[in-house]
Amino acid sequence: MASPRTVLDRLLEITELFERDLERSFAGTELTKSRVHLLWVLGELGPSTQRVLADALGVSPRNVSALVDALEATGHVVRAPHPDDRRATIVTLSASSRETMRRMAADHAALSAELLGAVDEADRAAFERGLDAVAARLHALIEAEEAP
Amino acid sequence: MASPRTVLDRLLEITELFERDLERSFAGTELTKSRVHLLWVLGELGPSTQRVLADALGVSPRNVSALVDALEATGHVVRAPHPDDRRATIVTLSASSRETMRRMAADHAALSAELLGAVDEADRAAFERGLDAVAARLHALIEAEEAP
DNA sequence: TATTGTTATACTCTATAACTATA
DNA sequence: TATAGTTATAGAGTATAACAATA
Repeated sequence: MASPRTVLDRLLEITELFERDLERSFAGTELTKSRVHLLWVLGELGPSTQRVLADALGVSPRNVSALVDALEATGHVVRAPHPDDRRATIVTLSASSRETMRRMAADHAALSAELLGAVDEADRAAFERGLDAVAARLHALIEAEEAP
Repeated sequence: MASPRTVLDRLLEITELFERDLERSFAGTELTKSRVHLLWVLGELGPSTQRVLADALGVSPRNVSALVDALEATGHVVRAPHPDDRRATIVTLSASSRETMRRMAADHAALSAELLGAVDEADRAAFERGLDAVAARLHALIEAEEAP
């Protein structure tokens, strides 16, 4: 089974390295990958209902309740009643979390630039085209699989 | 925060798509991502002690006990005493799991080829060099971070 | 003394189902 | 009737710490 390293192997290795490093950076804090993901999405969408967050994250509403509970208890987000719909709750980033997300977005962009910088300049355009082509093909395969 | 899609975003998107699809393919079986990962590693290493599996998977020995418990209960692996070291246990793939892993490896290789095939032929070599360069840089960054 | 795997305990992520308050 | 969010319950992954058997 001494399989040669395929394209998929290398893609998976890169993201695994990245995610392990990311999780390590939260060690000792109240944050986890799922909680940071919610904060990140909230940073992109702006104040949102839990329903919207559930859809954006692709998890159950119940799960969002639990994540928001934890983030609210540690001061990362604030719950407020929806002005028009009394069933709904609006979740908002706290000031400190907004700052954390800004920093994280900057780090993310810097790392991305650093990684692209590691690619030989003559290869860069082809590399980016390749990534897009792979993503598009994967999307197509999965859609074809899901269709009846 | 309407950030442009970076290289990292695209890499993460590809593996997320892949992993979601993988998990979907186990839905309804007793298998999960972690369990399949163990089976996969076992297929590559051959019969191994739990200690070796824990190191290979990067998880605690306790966790391996739990995963092997589940896989043993469903007939995917077999535990046997180590011939020389009476503390240790050798875990082996069952015949049916060996077959499953063979099939999975073939599918993995086929998908990899399919994805690479989606890349314009003129870009392919540069794309692969780019992946290697990115992985190498990421490794280097993480090592530098871990060093005192 | 050190190592292998286990029992004990705990936390997190996740899901479904039933329920309450609203729409 | 349908929707937003909660309570209730459950399974899975993961970790540390303490322990038994063995090296």
